[in-house]
Formats: sequence, C-alpha cells, structure tokens
Amino acid sequence: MGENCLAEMLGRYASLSAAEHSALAALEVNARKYRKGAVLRSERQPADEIFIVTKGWLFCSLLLEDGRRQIIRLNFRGDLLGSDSLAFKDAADAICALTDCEVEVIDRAALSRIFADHPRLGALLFVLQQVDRVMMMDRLASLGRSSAKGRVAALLLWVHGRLKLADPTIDGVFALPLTQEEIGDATGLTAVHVNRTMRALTEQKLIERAGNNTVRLLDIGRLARVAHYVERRESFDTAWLPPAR
Amino acid sequence: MGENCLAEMLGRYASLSAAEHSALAALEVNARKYRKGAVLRSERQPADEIFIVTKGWLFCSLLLEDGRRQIIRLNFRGDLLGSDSLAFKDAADAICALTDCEVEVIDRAALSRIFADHPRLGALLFVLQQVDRVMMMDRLASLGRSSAKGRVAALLLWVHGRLKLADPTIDGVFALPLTQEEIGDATGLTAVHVNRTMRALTEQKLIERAGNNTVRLLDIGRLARVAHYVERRESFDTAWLPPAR
DNA sequence: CGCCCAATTGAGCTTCCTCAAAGCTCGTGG
DNA sequence: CCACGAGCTTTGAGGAAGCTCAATTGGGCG
Repeated sequence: MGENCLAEMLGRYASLSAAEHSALAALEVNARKYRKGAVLRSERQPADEIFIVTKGWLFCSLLLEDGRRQIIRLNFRGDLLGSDSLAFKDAADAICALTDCEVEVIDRAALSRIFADHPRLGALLFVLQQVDRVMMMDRLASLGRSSAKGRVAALLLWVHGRLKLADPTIDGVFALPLTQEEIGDATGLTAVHVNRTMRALTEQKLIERAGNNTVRLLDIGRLARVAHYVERRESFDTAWLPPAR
Repeated sequence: MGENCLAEMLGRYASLSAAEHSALAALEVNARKYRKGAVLRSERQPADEIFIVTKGWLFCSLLLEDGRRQIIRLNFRGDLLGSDSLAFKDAADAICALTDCEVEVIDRAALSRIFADHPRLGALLFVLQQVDRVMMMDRLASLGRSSAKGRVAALLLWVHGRLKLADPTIDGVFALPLTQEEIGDATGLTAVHVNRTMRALTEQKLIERAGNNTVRLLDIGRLARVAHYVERRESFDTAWLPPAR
C-alpha cells in the first residue's frame, strides 16, 4: 500500500528524515497475505516472527485451558504484532486474521539496525509502545469496572476511533467483521449476552445495525458516557528525542 | 540500593558493559521518597515525570467518573512508571504509593542519550516493554474470563512471582500491603466479595492468612489451575541486539 | 432447495453486587 | 495505661446482572 506503513504510524509523531524512511522501508521486505480466519501463530508455540499489519483486520487472543477465550486487541494497519517474541520463547498470544489481510514480516536484523543507526526511530518505537500500553489500560478498566453495555460501547468507540485515524471521513458508520461470539470474547461476555446488550443499545438509539455487519453510532457523546470512554490527547514532545540521522 | 536498579532489571537479559552501566546510572540522579498513601501524580493532570521504583510498592489506577477505580498494576523495584507521559500530555493513570517507597525521577535528556549512545540499551528497554505488555494481556484475560476466585488467585500468584524475582528465597509467604478494597479494585470485584472469595480460598486450603496482611500460598499448583495462571518462560535472544558500546 | 453458521429469544439459575450491621485492630490522646 | 475513634474486615439478606441451556429464526452459499 503505497507508503511504508510503520513510517506512516511514526510519522504522526515526528517528521522523518529520508534516511529514516529508508531504514523503515528495509524492515518491510517480506509481505505475506492471509485469508480470513487464518491463524498466523498459535499460543505456546515457539515464535519468532514479528509482523506489521498493512491491510485488513486481525486479532490477538489468549485461550484458557477450559476453552474460554479472551481477545486482547484488534489490530489494524500500522500495528506491530507479535513483538512479545522479543522477550519470550513461546508465543503469549495467538494471532488470527479477522478478514483477508496483508502483513509485512519484520526483519530482525533490520530492526536491530534501526536501534543502532537511527536512535530517534528507536525512541519513537518506544513511544509507540506507550500508546499501546495506555489502550490496554483502558481496556483493563473497561473489563474490570464497566457493565456489559459499557464494555460493548467502549469496544465500538475504540474501533471507530481507530478506523478514523486511518480515514478521518468515517463518521460513525463502519463494518464490524466480528461475530457476536467474538465481540463477547473481546468484552468478556457471552455471545448471548452480547446479543441482548446490542439490542439494548439499539433500542436506546445509541447505535443502529444494518446487514453486512454494519454499525452506525448514533450518539457518540452519550455512547462515550455509557462506556466511560476517554478521548486521550496524544501529545508528543519531540524535544527530548535524540536528533534524526 | 546499592546497584542501579534499572541496570539490575536489564541485566537479567544481557550482561551490560561498563559504559552501559554508567549511562544507566546517569538516568537515576534524582531520588525521591514518598510516604505510604502518597499520590505521585493524578490522572488527567499534565504529567511529564518518569520514575523508576527502587524501594517499596506502588500502584497505577484509573478512575471512572462514577468513582469506581481500576488498579492497573502493582509496581515493584525496577519498574518503570509514568512512561505514558512520553506520548500523552496528560497522565493516563494515577500513581500512588502503597507503602513507604523510594523512586528515582528519570532524567529525560539522559534517556534520550541512552537511545542515542547505547542502542543496545534502547533495544533492551523496548524488550522490557514487551514483558510488561504480556503481563497486561494476562491480566486482561483474567478480568475478562475468570471467576472471582480465579482473579484473586491470579493476583496472588502474580505478586508472588514478582517478589520471587527479587528474592528467590520467598516461598509462598509474603506480606500483601493491600486492603480488600484495593484487591477488589485490582481484580474488578467489590471489597465484600473479595472477603468472601478469600475465605473460600482459605477454606479450600489454597491459602492461609495471618495478621499483618501476611499471605501464605499453600498449594501453588492448584492455585495456578484455579487462576488459569501461565508461567511464561522468558527467553532472550541476544543475538539480534545491536552490539554493546 | 437444503445446510450450516450466526443471530435471536426464552426460562431458570449462579455469581457477584448492594445495603446494612457488627466485630477487630491499631494508633492517638487523655 | 486505658478509652475512643477511624478504618478495615467480616457476615447476613436480598437483588440484579450476566450465564447456561435450549429452541427457533434468518441469511448466505453450494
């Protein structure tokens, strides 16, 4: 897809030099496609690949040995996936394709060179992890402290916000390629209760559903209140970064 | 305490050069003490400080506007705290002292120099974030998919494992300086239900409680099964790292 | 047209929550 | 040294949210 997509992501925080651009381009030399439903890797399997999503939706999940599943996060264009393999021998989470998708397999040597030759990019990657951590914190609070309605609303708002990042013209309407079972696995609910919850949201005119999994957020403000959703102002103090090379 | 404690943490993954040691030492030039109960920073306040814990316990939490609270994580010696301020203007989480404690306030310029002059340390810091992310994933699965008993058991096992890192002689017995309300905020339960849950764990001879908040884990294997707890083998492939300087 | 998978709906039940009232413990001041 | 609080823990009773099981409907696809 045109530009290198990690560069696209990091470029939100600082404008990149030509040398930095080409270093990032060197990461993404091994594109791969997966079909909807494909498993990129399973849990507790030896894993060493790291991916960047260029197209489509994926998700990461943990499986409990009794068969219950928790979907940890959804992944979109620009997301780094599987980076836990830098610290663990076996994969912590499974990675699956929600839609047909495309990823770049990261070249580790090139990643190493990024830290070595482009300290500013290394620091930016570190910063990007912070954004991710904050998202996980919000999800943790949602699962721990919100009602079913709040959790589903938060999921919808999160996805909406994420899609809007890539395409600011999206305005409350989007296709959600998740079954109710998967929504349940993401929010810690059962599929049945997701169904009832979404009906309740619909009846309260907070959302509207149409065929093809399309969701329309009718009142984002009220939805945000239900979800305890906080819009976080990213703000980046580029001053502390090492200089570009 | 004696050694620089971030060095202690990173040293678990790779042995550090003298130059690296002194670069890390330059981070920690501003020690600060807090009393039990102190608030290092509140949510949604402008924040720019980053801390490393050298002594004591702290926690990070999110507050919902209805007053409910989610404790995101507990923090121990060696933990990096407040690093979200690298990406956000306002603090995402509040940071509070659970016990009297001591932290080092990180010098940002020195952090920048670490990325610039010691790429291997930059990469190691990145790796350390992965460990943290995996812990958050496990907690997410615990809140989303475990019963009250499982969540409390998971919390105890997690704390135990963390303490054991610092002191391998700890064997199932430790002081837990948390009120039941705080345990509830960490596990997404009410204080009342935490009480009943811990009684149940006690009656099933999984744990034992004594005065002074002391907990004894009586059967770690069975507890781990209840908690769906996974011991993750950290494994670190130092081969990919840039060379030390 | 028939099948399969997802969505929907109903009924009954379990887990966890809320509200309320004691009990305990430990630090403080008299 | 003791009495008194304040805060934490414990226990009870009743209620609500979400779960399980089971049946039915609906839609897309071979």
